[in-house]
Amino acid sequence: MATTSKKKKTAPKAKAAPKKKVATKAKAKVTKKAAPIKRATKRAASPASKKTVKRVIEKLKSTKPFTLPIADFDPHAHELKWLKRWDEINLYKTDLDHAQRPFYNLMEFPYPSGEGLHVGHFYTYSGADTFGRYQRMIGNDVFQPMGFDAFGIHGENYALKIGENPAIVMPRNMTRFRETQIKRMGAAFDWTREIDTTNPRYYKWTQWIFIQLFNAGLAYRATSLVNWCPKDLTVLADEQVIDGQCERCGTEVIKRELEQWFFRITKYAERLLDHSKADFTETTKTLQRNWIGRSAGAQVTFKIAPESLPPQTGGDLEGGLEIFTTRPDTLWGATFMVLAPEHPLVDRITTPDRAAKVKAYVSATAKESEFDRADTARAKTGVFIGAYAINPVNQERIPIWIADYVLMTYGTGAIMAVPAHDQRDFEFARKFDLPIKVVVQPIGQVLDPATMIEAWPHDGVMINSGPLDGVPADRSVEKTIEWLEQNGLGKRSINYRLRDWLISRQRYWGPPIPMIFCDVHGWQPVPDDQLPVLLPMTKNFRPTGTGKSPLASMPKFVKTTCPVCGKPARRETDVSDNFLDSAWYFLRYLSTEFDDRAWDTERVKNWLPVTHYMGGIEHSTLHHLYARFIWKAMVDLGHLPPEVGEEPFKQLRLHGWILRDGAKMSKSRGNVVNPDEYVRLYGADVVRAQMLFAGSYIEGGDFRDSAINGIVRFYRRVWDWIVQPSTAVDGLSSAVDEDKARRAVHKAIKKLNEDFPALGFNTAIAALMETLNTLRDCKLAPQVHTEVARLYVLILAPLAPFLAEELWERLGGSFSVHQQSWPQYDPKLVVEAMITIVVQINGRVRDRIEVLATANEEEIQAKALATEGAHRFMAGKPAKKIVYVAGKLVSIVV
RNA sequence: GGGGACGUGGCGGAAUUGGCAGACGCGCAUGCCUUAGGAGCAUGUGCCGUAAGGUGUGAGGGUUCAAGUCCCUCCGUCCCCACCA
Repeated sequence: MATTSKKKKTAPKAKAAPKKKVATKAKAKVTKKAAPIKRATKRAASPASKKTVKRVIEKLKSTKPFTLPIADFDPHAHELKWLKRWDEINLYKTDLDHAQRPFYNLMEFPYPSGEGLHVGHFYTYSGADTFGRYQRMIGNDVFQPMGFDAFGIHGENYALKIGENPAIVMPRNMTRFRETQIKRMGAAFDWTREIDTTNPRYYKWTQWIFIQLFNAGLAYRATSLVNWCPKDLTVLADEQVIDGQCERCGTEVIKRELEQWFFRITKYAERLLDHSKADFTETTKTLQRNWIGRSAGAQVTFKIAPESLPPQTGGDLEGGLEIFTTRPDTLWGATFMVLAPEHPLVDRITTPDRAAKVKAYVSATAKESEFDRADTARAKTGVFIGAYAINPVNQERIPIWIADYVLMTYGTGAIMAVPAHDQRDFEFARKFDLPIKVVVQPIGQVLDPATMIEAWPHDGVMINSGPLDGVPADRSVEKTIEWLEQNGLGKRSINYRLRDWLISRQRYWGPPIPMIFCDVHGWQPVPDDQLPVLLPMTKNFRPTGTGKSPLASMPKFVKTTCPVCGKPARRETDVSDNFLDSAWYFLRYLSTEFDDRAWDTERVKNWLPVTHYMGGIEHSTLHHLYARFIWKAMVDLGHLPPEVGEEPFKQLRLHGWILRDGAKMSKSRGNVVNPDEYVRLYGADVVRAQMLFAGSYIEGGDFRDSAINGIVRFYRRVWDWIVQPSTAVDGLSSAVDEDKARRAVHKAIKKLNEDFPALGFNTAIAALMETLNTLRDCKLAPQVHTEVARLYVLILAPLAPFLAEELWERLGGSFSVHQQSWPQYDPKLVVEAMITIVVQINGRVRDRIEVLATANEEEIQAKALATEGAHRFMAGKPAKKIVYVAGKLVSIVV
């Protein structure tokens, strides 16, 4: 799927590491005596390492491939050889209908852009594939599919740039992605079920989903103020506007009033907020929760004072003015009202004497960008419209204003202003000299409206509030709502920040929205037997900017007949949002061979929800929210069997951003990492491991090539130890070394059993390195060496699929290592015979003792007290208290 | 303003229920090997100290035999949302 390239303006960091301490320490050093020269040299390590980084970069620029001195070790040749063999026999094909232990290992599919596979995807697949390979080895039937999210503006823009039709460009990109990049990584994808969202066999069902939503009232057409990108010449969903800019191109987004298609995702707000059945990380849940933005409060209607209404209304306005508030307890403090300038009532209730000023203000606001308007630092502006409202709780007559700080798109587009208890209202009241009335009294403080310099938005006791005077803070909101409901003045209400999903796009490269407009019968869905509505090939696919898609200028496409009456009608010419394609793709992988159904129910029952889904955190409020919505709707409408449950993904893990030098990669920064380059230099195994070793996988972080040599060395040593064992001297190994080697590798099995399922790849690699370091110290007889080496290669296989395959063959294993079972560790070999117990005196480590693992407490205490360290630091004093922590330490207090 | 994540050597980062801080790797230093080094091998490497020892996980306080981990008060960084009523 598309990577949101314009998400951030500033360089994000998964983990901040302010090196404040460095400064503090440096300062402290000044006061001490000068350090000896030797140490000073040591500390000067940093500049030298920079030199090395430069050197590595130089090296990368050279076209000479990296060569290794060890005979026979040629990662490139090995990797290409095994790729071919795996491909020939479809090694990673999964039999979906005969799986005993189905394990759906999903990862976000890429957008085949012109730039090539993004390093973020390489990162995702490196971890998810290692995870999946482990799952396969422990006996799961892993289904690991891959495909392409090839519709959408990004690809279309690229096609426009190079002047070719996206229908020609995208297949070419897909081939390149598949053949030269994704396969080259050595991931265990089942390519027999590849999907391409631009294939009519696929988007037929994207259109079908649209129709199901339309029939259920979940897709509707409405005129509203929408986000418009003046460069991409299309509308955008709220989720695709980042800091007031287009997610795709970074252009300042403007508001335009247009008739568009929407999905009623807000109807699902409450259910999307419920993560109780979703095993997501806290970060992901929080991002979604913030995005949905639930506020609880009350809806209250203010009547318009009849005598203030302009003549054209006839002195009466049915319905009045609805407002939403999270602080109904401050209702008695409302001293004026503010409408958004775009509020539909503005025209109707503005008095003639104010009309000119109001009109001027409204048109000035329309020219502002959303971003400028959201700037809280700006001084408040606004205009009185001449009308008055009646506060329903105390019948006070209060003036109605319009101001751009009130947004039409949230709540009802109108607010009651309580300047004493809301900072924005306070600023507005001060500027226009409107009254301020205190209705919440803070404990131990008296607020004087005349001298207040800011609002009091915090807790207090209700005052000046008629029947509710004296109600304390913890109950005031609840009490007021009850009182409002009893008196018929208002009702409890929940508001969401989330808005309906704007689904139509005035572009060419997408699935045409399958709707037909008839003058008599209105909007009708295209009948099922006429799906898919094919996207026509055309030379004129350039966006028009008129608010209509290029398809609108193709009469052959537009002209059709009404499915109800058969009379001439016209087709919808907009295409659907790219995020609809990807909102259901994981369902299609399971049923690629069927053309008569979007997905097969039996397959769905066996394989869904997705067992494990890996992707990037940047999609948490886009793709992952949309996918959950579509899933829930499909379950509700009976298109998915109820037993699949509320959530499409059993376990979702989104990793953090992949940075370069602490900054997000971008073309403008010139710090984009091209994974191909690294694969060419070091081989795929090395690049995979380098990414996984750099730090916590789930947190993401910097892509640093400066440490890549560590992995190169590690694999070279693995090779050397297995292929050219120099340790088996006279064909005999000592019992001590045999035991040591076996214990090391069995402990590694155990450690990896913990790390791989938890995505702890960095510590898994560290364990493999540590194990190898131990093994290299052991002198082993050939048969013992082979026994241990085979175990080692098996547990290396998920991480380094190529290297493991090559070594497995050389150890006489049968093809393929990736069809072998994960080895079981021997419980007897993972516990040490002798253990080290730490001896602490007054909380400090003073000695250590070696004891048999079976030794009892008294024995150990006695031994601990007899140590030299104990004697020395107890200085003859008796032990006041002795704490023994089994197998770990003896703590003696004197 | 609201919400969240986090702060450990020169660097990336380890550290079940509180139990030997700094695993593993990079870098660096010294030595060996080599025609050569962008190769390999060995040893060392938190800080102060010749050493004994002291000290040390953003700062300060607390609980505990024992705190990177738990509690309190600050400081800082990053992310998301945000004139959201």
